[in-house]
Amino acid sequence: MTDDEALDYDPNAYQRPSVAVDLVLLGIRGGEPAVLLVKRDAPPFAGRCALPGGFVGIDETLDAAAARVLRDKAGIATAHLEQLYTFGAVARDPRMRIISVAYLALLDEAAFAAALDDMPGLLAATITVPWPGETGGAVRIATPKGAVPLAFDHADIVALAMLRLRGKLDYSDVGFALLPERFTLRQLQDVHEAILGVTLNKPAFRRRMLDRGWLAATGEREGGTSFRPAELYRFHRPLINRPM
Amino acid sequence: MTDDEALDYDPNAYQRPSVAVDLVLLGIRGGEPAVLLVKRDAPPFAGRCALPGGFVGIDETLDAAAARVLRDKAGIATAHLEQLYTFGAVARDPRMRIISVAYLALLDEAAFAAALDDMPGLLAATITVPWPGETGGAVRIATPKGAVPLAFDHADIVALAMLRLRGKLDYSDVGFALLPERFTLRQLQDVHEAILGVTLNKPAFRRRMLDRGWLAATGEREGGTSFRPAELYRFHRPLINRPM
DNA sequence: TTTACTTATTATCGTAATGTATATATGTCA
DNA sequence: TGACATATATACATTACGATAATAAGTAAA
Repeated sequence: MTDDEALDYDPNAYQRPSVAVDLVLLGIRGGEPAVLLVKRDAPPFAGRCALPGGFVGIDETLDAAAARVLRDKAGIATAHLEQLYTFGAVARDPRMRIISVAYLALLDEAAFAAALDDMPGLLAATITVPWPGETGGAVRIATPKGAVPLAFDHADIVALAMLRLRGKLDYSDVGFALLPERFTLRQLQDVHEAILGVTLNKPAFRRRMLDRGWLAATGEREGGTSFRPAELYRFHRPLINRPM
Repeated sequence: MTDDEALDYDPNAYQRPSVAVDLVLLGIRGGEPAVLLVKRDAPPFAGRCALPGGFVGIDETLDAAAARVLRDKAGIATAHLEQLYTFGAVARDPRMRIISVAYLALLDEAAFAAALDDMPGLLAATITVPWPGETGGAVRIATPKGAVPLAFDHADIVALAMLRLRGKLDYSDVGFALLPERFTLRQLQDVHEAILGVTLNKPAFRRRMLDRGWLAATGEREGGTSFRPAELYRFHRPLINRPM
């Protein structure tokens, strides 16, 4: 890590910051990106919403801390979880120095709804991205009642999550983390359109996804439609990643 | 950030980890990616090489800490500096819990050589990437004398830096951070080939780069060649990013 | 002065990827 | 049985890209 001077390792030589993890629990609700928040009832920012988070234990990995918060605060046993960025502004928490490692958790629609139902403290807000492509910038976080101002720098964290997601969506497999195990091509396209904020060309999207080799047809079809049902696909990582 | 319970903010309620920054000082030397290292002379890992790093001050931003390490340990006033990832394995330092925020610093060939000359503690090692594309995995770090085993988990950090760099190279402007202010298209292609570990098609590369709109011809030409000199270009971010 | 040589730069062509429009298939429901 | 809505497949235009060849512009040697 760092210095060679023994002084640097004297536990009392430096004041140490606290380290926390904060989770962006992201899903698609009604065709729009949405995030799960907790309402704060103690200062600072009492009454405001915040991302679920918690301190990192002294004997706990960052990933383990994120998984624990996912379990304890959202009641979710497993989800796609990836480290996003570490926020270290000095006064991001007015009380004390807290460095926060932000994580992105992706939930499919059922998991999102289940968390919302099972955990009384959680509430859902819609994310609207006002910038095109991967420009970056602030996003609007709102419920049907209106805009939701977030505590701390959590709005920046959500904005960064959207930027990262847009960047990774079409070269990685993160899109599938937002879908149930079996899904139609239309559902997959809906997820991409919701994240990217654009409408995509259907045949071209279909071709690209099928050519990628990540989709396995199940032979089953969706039900409950009053029109021709679509084929259900399953995500499977190809064994040979890169044919060279 | 985190909990709503006031207990969470009692400074003595939790044992706090130390937080450090570690820098991957990366440049291209002789057509190969290279990294600047410091030799440790105290345990643990005495005699091994490590990334330059330092603890984050209680009143210091993460970015500021990275810039300070860049200045104090590498003698570099300014460079492209971006946060890479935060490493939080519990026993990554055998003495105490240290969470490290890794930064990637990109140096052009002159800055790399100057740092190596001016700071006696620094040494340069070549990075060899054995995996194709963005597969990921370990990299080989070596000097002409042989492989250089790194202290702590620093080899993982360097490997991640290469993975990140490969991913960002051709859709972002990071490649220009590895070049002097004025450069030829051949130099730009050399940088891309060194990072990606492949040989690229020259006319196609030229077309793509020019069409991107990031290159401004200076009208000047390189000197010192015994053949036709190439035009010198300058990087300039276009004012209109995305023609919609 | 001319020619050889080396690389820069431009042009040409074929192929693959993608956008767009249209046609056909398949289910429900009146 | 036919209207309807969407899935799926096909055809064609446009664009991006790889490969190769042709031309340009310097130095150095004959």
